[in-house]
Amino acid sequence: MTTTLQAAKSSTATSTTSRILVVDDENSISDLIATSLRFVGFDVRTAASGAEALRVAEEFKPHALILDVMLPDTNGFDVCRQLRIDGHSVGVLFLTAKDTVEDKIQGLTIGGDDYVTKPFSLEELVARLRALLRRIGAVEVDVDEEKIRFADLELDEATHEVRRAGHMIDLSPTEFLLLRYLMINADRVVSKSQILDHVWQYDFRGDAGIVETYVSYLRKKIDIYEPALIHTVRGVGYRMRMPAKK
Amino acid sequence: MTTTLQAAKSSTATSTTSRILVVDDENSISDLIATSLRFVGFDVRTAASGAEALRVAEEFKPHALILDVMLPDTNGFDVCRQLRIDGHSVGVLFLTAKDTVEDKIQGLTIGGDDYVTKPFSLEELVARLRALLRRIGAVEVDVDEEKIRFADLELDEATHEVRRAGHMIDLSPTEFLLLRYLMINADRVVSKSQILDHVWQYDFRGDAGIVETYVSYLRKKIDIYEPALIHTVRGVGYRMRMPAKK
DNA sequence: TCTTACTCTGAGGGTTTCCTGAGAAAAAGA
DNA sequence: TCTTTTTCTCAGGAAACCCTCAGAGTAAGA
Repeated sequence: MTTTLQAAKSSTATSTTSRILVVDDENSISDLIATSLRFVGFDVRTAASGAEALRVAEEFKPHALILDVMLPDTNGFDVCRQLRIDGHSVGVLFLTAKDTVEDKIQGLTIGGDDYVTKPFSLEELVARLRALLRRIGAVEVDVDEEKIRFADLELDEATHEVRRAGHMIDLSPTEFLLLRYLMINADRVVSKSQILDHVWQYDFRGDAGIVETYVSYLRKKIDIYEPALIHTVRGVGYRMRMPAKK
Repeated sequence: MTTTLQAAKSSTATSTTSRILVVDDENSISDLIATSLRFVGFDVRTAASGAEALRVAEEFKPHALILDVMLPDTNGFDVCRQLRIDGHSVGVLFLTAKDTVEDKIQGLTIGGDDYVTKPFSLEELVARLRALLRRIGAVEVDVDEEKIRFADLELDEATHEVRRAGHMIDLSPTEFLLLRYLMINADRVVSKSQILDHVWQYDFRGDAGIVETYVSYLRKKIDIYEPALIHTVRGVGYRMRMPAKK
């Protein structure tokens, strides 16, 4: 059984599926997030304003919110405060613009909350959301002990550490996300555009060649050990796998 | 353009037939696709504009869309967003021009979605559509675990691996599509023009001799094992089959 | 501020794949 | 058997694809 995107879907469906409410006034953003989260197995609703968010939360009872700090009617913090006054115990993942002052956010995030700056990459968003749900002890999460393994590779989401055959490997943030994506989809071919869509920020306008470059970086850090795990499937994409038996 | 009768076999025996809505303003394209999909057992409707697509989707309730990104009234993305807002859970296979890629194509592979560039080959389109339906968990699909088998030949769509009698065989993309087509139509004779129409891009203007060449390549990779599986039916075409028992 | 790390672009170069054309081989028919 | 038609195979050039590297730009940390 391979760990794949759809595997995630079916396995989470067994226990209680986590309910996520996405609040953002830009439709393209909330749509992007909602589609992604649904695909990895969450139960998702969206709202475009603070008022609507409160209304939907009332009956949807989400386990977590993904909440834009800048909303047309109020700001995300007030929505969050209001929700908690109303007695909901939800985790919140704030979305903020890059230039928002950091202290302001940190002061306002409490408990297990977290924040992600726009523009983000979907991989990162989902990883953060999962971590958040784990912290607040929401129902989700299979046996996930925050580690992804493939062959003698081990990637720890909590500590951001990567090891191969016991050796610590130092990766840049992008390299880390890329490796993570490849490992999650181990044994399956992923195209360069899939990688681009999931690992890079959603507003990245460059060409898919960047993926080649980063795969090259990764190989130099990971596949200096035998056997090579990252394989090129010409004309299709990349695939992480154990070497072919012949 | 020669259209085939034979491929219908491969998926018809399924319980619920998947409904596919094809949206493209060029009639020649949507007809081509629709005809092809019908033959392989899908229930197909077409629409020539975004507005019409929404209208048809309303009552047809498709499992998936094949959607040109360039439409006369809107673009494919808005159609897609609108549909999802309306609560349809559909997979989308976008069609894009070759030169659109790298530019406007960001975000197309989130969720289960995928895209194919024009001009495409029908084999490829159908393969991608199937993969998409599988990912989004639509009704179709026999127990297919993404593998096609014939005799001791095994072709895995997800990993792009081909084995004969357990030996890994390395194929180029075109070889892969050709083998796939032959296997899907195992035991049936397919003509060179059928092969050309399905495996090569629809705008290919070369001569059918290329098929002979590629059959030759395939034989050298696959039929070096006994018994030979690819047989020539002189004056008609090719046929994949176990050797005649005498 | 200065330094370091990271990200991205673009070009060079190697490799694979695609396709054409032509001659050899095989089958069909006279 | 001889001729014609069809098919097979191979060689080679063009194009596409992929890898790698150097360097510029940018962000992060000291």
